[in-house]
Amino acid sequence: MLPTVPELPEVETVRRGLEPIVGGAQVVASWGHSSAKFAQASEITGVEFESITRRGKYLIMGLDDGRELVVHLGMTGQLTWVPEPADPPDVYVRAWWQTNAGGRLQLRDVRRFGRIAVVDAGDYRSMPTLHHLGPEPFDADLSPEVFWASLKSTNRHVKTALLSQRPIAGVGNIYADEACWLAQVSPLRRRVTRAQASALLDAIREVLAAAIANGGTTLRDYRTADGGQGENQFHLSCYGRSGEPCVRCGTALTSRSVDARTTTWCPNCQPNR
DNA sequence: CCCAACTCCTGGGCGC
DNA sequence: TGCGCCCAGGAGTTGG
Repeated sequence: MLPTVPELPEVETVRRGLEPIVGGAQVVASWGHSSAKFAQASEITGVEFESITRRGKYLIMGLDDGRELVVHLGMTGQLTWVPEPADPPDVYVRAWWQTNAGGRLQLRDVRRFGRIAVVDAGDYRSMPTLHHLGPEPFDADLSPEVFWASLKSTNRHVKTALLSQRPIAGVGNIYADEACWLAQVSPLRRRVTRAQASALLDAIREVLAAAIANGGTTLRDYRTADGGQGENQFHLSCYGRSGEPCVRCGTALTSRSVDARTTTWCPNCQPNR
């Protein structure tokens, strides 16, 4: 079983779960793991959480002092609301914020690929990917033309372009494979037609919306804000199914590493043209 | 500017 | 059975 890296649907599910709980909660104590990725967690004791929003895979908690707490879950990050710390302590907790609301916000992250930052609101210069993040998938201004123009501006494999977060925000390895499959576009294309770009945009929106509706994909690590599991792992058509028959045409799905990312696709209905 | 290579981490899977 | 190797992955960093 593979770890599930949280992508937009998983992060959005966490955001929705936390929104009714954290708003208005005041941080009475805080702690961050000594690594630079987490140390800033302890800088916000005394402030109040005002809001929780999301950009791509980043969670952004608005604070009442003009700053923001930005959290990226990395590969194995779990941001949950817990009534009290575990006893004995959970050694994989990398940051926590105790509140006056009868609980604490806690970041658990076994592999420490996640990170947090405390920044002046909107100042994301310390996080280059967020600073240069592409449009939200459901942004009405993101037209097929805009998306196509963005894909045309690079010579990378289309899948790699999607993972860069520049043409569109929030797509990771699972949903990139799912969207390419649904749109019948080869992940290996370096140039896509306008029709392919349009189909890909539609497919990204469809697979992300379905995954949000299913509470995200839990293969191993990902958890919702209350520690529960998602259901979208039962609705994947392509990711993780190498060797299984394509549910559209019956051809065995194939996989290989594309720019160091495991990639699965149907060689018949996603031809490289 | 673009892009590729490297880095960070550790549990789990696998080969021997 | 047990040891040890090595992979997976997003995004930051570095260097060409």
